[in-house]
Amino acid sequence: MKKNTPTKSYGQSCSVARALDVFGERWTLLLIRELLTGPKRYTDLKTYLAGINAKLLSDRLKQLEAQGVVEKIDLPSPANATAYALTPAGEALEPAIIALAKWGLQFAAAPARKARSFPHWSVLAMKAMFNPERATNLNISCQFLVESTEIYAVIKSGTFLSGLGRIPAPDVIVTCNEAAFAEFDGSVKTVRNLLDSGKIVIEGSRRDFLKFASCLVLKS
Amino acid sequence: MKKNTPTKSYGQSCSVARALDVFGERWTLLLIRELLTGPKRYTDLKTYLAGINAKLLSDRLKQLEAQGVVEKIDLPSPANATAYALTPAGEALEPAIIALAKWGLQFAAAPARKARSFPHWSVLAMKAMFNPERATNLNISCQFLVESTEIYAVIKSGTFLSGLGRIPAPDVIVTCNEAAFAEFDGSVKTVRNLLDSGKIVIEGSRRDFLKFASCLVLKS
DNA sequence: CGGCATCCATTTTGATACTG
DNA sequence: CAGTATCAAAATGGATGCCG
Repeated sequence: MKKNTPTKSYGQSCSVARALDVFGERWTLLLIRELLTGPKRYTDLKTYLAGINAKLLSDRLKQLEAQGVVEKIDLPSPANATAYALTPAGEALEPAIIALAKWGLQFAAAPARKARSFPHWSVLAMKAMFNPERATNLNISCQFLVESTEIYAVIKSGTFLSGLGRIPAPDVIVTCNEAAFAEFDGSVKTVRNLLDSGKIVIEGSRRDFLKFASCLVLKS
Repeated sequence: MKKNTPTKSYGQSCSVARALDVFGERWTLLLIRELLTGPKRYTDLKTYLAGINAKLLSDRLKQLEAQGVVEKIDLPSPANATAYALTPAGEALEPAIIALAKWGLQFAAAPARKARSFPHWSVLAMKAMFNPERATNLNISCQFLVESTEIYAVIKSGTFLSGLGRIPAPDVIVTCNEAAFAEFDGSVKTVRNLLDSGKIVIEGSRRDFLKFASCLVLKS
């Protein structure tokens, strides 16, 4: 007989401790981070979690399913596969994960050179960097095409929306490879360099794109 | 020769992963939670973390010190002991921990009956529950006296401030024992019950206290 | 390929005792 | 009070193999 991963609890009534009872184990929050950009299949998760053990991924998914944070869904027509998605309780973790990302951007050590990177992570990163104060009365939509990853980002009078996929009629279309995209941050200097060196190419107003970028700052 | 806890890294450039590289291990975030209500001594931390291994506590403190999140300080005159405090980088984790607390309040399973509880945790809990929209044009200060724990909370036109200790001339003084205080939440019904049953006693306007409580809601 | 189980080495934790 | 030391129990990581 097997133990059902009895999820070692902190046994504290504090809401932080109870939250960590659910997703405080290694890999769990990163798994949720992945699902915040949309449902993903087992193998994709294994890829993006970069080195997680297959068994561990299975275990975590089952745990999160049992706790009502993740659910198994059937992908529609073309894929016709099963995938994992967040439940509303899982989606509700976005603010917390963005808060962690903000801290990481400001205070964590710079990523190691050999650190892995995937373009879709910037969906969250941009949300973490967005500064509403810089975006009052600003409306710009961007479509990023980073090798095979499509990312959109929309600034609409102080709010920010981003995700994977395409939007119709974006103001700016940004094309680049993963390496160049990884360098992209809100700094005007960086963006000018990327543009001038041709590492990223835009279709649309350069001025608009710079305005867009200026709303993304490390310090909130 | 000993290994210096090489802090197994996720090796991802994602800011969430880098943040978790710093405090993603078991107990670490709870340790930071403790320090968010002010510097604490080793033994107090051991008490409040309710069951943490002494060695583990030592290890975590050293790690966090090495990472610039925690620092050892000398407590002034009466205590004359050493204690641990957060650095600015550590303090900057408050929004993230409050975000986790908000999730825990809304979605985590109710605490087990045998779960441990300490009154000072409510400093964070109240911050997590505070709803600015309910507090426009409201100014109330409360002093809670819960056995040997003193907690203050101040609502000042949409902002919320709370911590351990006393404030001068509070509008309401609330006295109760730990058990009663643990039942306290923003629900008007609960508060009325606690008041009517005499489990908590207030000095000052009951109306004010109810207004104060009504700003604390589980759902943000 | 997607998903899970098994075996085994390495780490992390936990329980308990012990010291200045 | 403020930790260290020791040893046992889990959790994790990696390799491998199975099955639809």
